[in-house]
Amino acid sequence: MVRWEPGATDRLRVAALELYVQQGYEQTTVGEIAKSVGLTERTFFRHFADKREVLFDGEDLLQHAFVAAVAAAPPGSAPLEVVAAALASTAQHLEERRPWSRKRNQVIAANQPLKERELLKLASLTAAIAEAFRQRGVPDPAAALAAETCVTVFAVAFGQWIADGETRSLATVERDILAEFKQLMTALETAEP
Amino acid sequence: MVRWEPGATDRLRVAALELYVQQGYEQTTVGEIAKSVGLTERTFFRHFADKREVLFDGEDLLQHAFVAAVAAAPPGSAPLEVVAAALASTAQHLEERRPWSRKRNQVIAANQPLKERELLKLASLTAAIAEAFRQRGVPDPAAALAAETCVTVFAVAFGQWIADGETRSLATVERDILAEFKQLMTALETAEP
DNA sequence: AGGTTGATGTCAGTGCCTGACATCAACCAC
DNA sequence: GTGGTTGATGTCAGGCACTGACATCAACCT
Repeated sequence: MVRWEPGATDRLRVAALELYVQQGYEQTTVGEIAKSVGLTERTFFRHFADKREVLFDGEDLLQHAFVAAVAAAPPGSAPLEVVAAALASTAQHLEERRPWSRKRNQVIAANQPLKERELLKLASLTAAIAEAFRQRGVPDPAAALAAETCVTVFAVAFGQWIADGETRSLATVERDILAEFKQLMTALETAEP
Repeated sequence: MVRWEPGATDRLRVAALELYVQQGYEQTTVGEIAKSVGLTERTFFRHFADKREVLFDGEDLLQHAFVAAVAAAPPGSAPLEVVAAALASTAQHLEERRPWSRKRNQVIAANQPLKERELLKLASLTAAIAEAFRQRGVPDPAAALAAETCVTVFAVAFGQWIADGETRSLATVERDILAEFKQLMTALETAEP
């Protein structure tokens, strides 16, 4: 006989997103989320540090993938080549979850506290990638700038990837954004009007 | 006869930073800040949206300066030239406040909720600059990338500017970081070991 | 059989933040 | 000047996020 239903963490994740979508983040109380899956508010806080973290605690997987990709690039590669390779190899982690990403992103975009948490996660990602570059022997500030470039391209591309009507793969959008970025950093004149 | 001491907002700002420095952000209650300048907790929340905002509500000045600088650049300038000009013209807003910036930054760096708010402010700055580029006729995603570049250089340079032992001006550090960024985006090989 | 583990429940409490209403000096209109 | 208005502040009640301390009890181990 099971004393508790298994997978409490996952059930809380699913229920939270659903309630945030249906009735809004602010209007949803933690007790409500917990009760909807047969748990108490106190137990929610044993699974997640706070009310926001329930939407973000899977991000370390993506972070590990980026760090591993940067570490795995062939020695002697230019930082920008490493960035391109890391973007290409991590895109698959999200490719199959576009509908879920859209749903989640809509909730985050509508609530300032959630935006703040997302930005913190991106900053953490940037810091981890910068450290991976330093491990490759790239000195600061180049390591920091390479990491910022990587996350900027990822974030801009991700925003386009989940836009209405966008059908290209994340990897493709990332490639195009990175190309445009390179061009921007070398162009001396704007396109004539 | 004055019913209230004037400058309540400023007094709260000063008292808050002082208390955050002396006894830590978490250990300081809003009631404590307010009481230390002869006001009540309720009044604090009439001047600032929340406990964090008291450290950040001056940032719109910087944002306006960046937007104005982008708008004021000569027509036909390459986006990167505009970025360089905006960085140069806004640096003066901080040049004279390095000790204060160091003090404030130490508090922010030590507390996750404050880091989150700072990142949100930087994201807001990025969005405003991107909009200013669009007003110049720069299309997306170039406008977004130019804005990200501007804020990235500013943030990296600012971090170096307040580092221990750093004596160069903010404008100088920004120029150097931007130059390194350009080089990174065009270099094909890492420097030989 | 008995002890341990670990996820959960219960309860009390703190601090952030808000809405509603009261106060009262300064200011303005006539 | 009398009287009404304004606006910054105080007071009070309350909701919700989050935490520490302690209890519970099936599963598991010895």
